[in-house]
Amino acid sequence: MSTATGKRTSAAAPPTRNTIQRALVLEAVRSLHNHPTSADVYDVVRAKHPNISRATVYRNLGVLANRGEVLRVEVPNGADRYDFFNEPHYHGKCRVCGGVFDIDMPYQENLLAQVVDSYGFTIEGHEIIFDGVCADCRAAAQRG
Amino acid sequence: MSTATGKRTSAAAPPTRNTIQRALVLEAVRSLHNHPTSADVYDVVRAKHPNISRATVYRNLGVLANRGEVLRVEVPNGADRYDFFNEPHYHGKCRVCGGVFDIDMPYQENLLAQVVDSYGFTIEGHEIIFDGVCADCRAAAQRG
DNA sequence: ATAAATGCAAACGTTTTGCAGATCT
DNA sequence: AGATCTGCAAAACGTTTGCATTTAT
Repeated sequence: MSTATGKRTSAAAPPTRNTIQRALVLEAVRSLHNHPTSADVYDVVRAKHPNISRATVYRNLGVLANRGEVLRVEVPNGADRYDFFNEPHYHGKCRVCGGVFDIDMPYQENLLAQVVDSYGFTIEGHEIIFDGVCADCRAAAQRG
Repeated sequence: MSTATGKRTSAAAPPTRNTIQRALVLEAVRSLHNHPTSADVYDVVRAKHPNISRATVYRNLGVLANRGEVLRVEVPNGADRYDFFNEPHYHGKCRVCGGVFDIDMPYQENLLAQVVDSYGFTIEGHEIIFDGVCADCRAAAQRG
């Protein structure tokens, strides 16, 4: 929010620049439709821009996530995943291969209403991660 | 499952021993009611048994979690937390201090029924992590 | 006696950070 | 010009693992 004078009131976000690296990171996330990790993104970007560093990829994934241009999926016991943002949705994590998969389920707006006591914790959002086995790993297990 | 000869058929879990270290780790988790990390447990155990190593704490937290004697709470972007197991329940993670807190809400048995499509992913369980601010950090922010 | 468990140290995977230099605006 | 951004290397963080030794059974 800005004041009448145009000055920022607090926590002013610095202006951002358009660098090739940033563009390539965004392009990579958009091209990868399998919840890529930062390492996946790094690999794709490096194909076009071999000198990019991991730090730059991490930093850009961070600013893109803050801007809302990509969605960061924080996975318990695993690398963060990224997704080109559509709508809030849920994910499953395969206990065999560690892969992350979309779970199509309506956004649970009524969850908060079911909270009995949060002990002073102010709830601002939620994440649901399903535990299970992905199609490929299930098939592999079937084969023995 | 065992055969008539007493041999294990598959994936035999090895017999476990009762070591002081294991007992101390369990005792520590039971004494700490604030979702301790492995580091917290390590600190408590080391007070009584200074020579214990971090590796032993990790290994014992692992076997105790597998046995169901403690509950492991896997937190996105943070160290695992442990809890003396009561019932499946949910947690909030403070976006300010990173602390983990219980959220009292009935177990959502009907979640699965709301899944529209899991794209071949076999769901075996779920975890809900609320995002928000804990009471202490909220109070601190209020004070400015 | 034997297999499990320990302690140590080193390695691991992921992410962050300090800093000098390059680059966008 | 000036701040942002980059690349590099190092460090931070949480956790796992190899190995020789100890210990419970």
